[in-house]
Amino acid sequence: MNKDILHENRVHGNITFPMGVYQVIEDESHTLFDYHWHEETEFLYMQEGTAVFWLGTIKHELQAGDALFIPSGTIHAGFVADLSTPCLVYAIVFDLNLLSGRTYDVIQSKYIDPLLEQTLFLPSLLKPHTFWENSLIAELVSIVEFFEKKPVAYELLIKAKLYNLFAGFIANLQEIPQDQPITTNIYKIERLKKVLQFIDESYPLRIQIKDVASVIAMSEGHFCRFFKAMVRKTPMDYINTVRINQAAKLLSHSDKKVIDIAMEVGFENPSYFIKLFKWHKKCTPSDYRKLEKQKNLPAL
DNA sequence: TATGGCGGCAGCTATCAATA
DNA sequence: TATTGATAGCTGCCGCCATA
Repeated sequence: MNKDILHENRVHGNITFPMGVYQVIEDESHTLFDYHWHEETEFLYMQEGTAVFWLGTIKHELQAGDALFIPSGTIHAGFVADLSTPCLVYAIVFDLNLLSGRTYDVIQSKYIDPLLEQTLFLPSLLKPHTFWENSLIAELVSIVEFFEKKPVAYELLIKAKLYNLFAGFIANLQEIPQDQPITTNIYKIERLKKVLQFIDESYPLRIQIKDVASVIAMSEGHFCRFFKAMVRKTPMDYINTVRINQAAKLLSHSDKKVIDIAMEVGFENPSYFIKLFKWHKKCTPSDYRKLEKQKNLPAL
């Protein structure tokens, strides 16, 4: 499976400290990130703007100052909601086993395992309306700062903040109105996962809608409706976005010819590739490569 | 009876290959 | 590089079926 598209096996941090903090940047179609999932647990912190995030089929609208908890394995996507204001989102992605100890203790059995096995459900949306929610959001902000500034022993500080976060979450569970269970539409989500995985593995090849629809035994017409309802993009639009993003990476990190890159990511027609690339990235592939090379030049 | 999931069909749009 | 025609894809609508 391709690591970059679905993030399935993407390494966040490293094996000794498996966590990463990322600033999420919207693309030209105002998408923060397309539908994907990963084994790691994730928190999103909305610093500026307004965005809509989908966890499975459940929609959450986040304003500046809000946060979102995304359990391991949850399929999710994010889109800018208010195009008039810039959107700044931080994603804190970590392996829950970061909080495990060397020995199997009460922390593991009572908290970490239930979170990993998803028998302990935490609410997804945090809004700074109550003291405890404010405290949890403040912990997230601290984690972002520690990760960016990397003070002495920042790993310890971040780990301590994560423990604080989950302790605060669990301590206030009684007061939390429970979200609709993520498993409500688990059947649809599992089918969508199969489709996304198929696309992820097949995008360099010629893909026809009937092939993708057959993965989940659906008619072509109904599959298009199903896909659009779940992902808010048509299947071909999604496949082309994946291809263009891969092409952009190849343009930045290789010296291959534009036509070769187009073929490599699944476009059979170079002129159509250039047309789509221009629509997505607002510049031609060769201009994109020049711009990326300029960005990567060491500052004088 | 209402609802949701699904397939089939028709008409429109997007995509792509061939050609000049 | 632009144009054109063929093919594939998308979507609205309708009807069928299973289930509550």
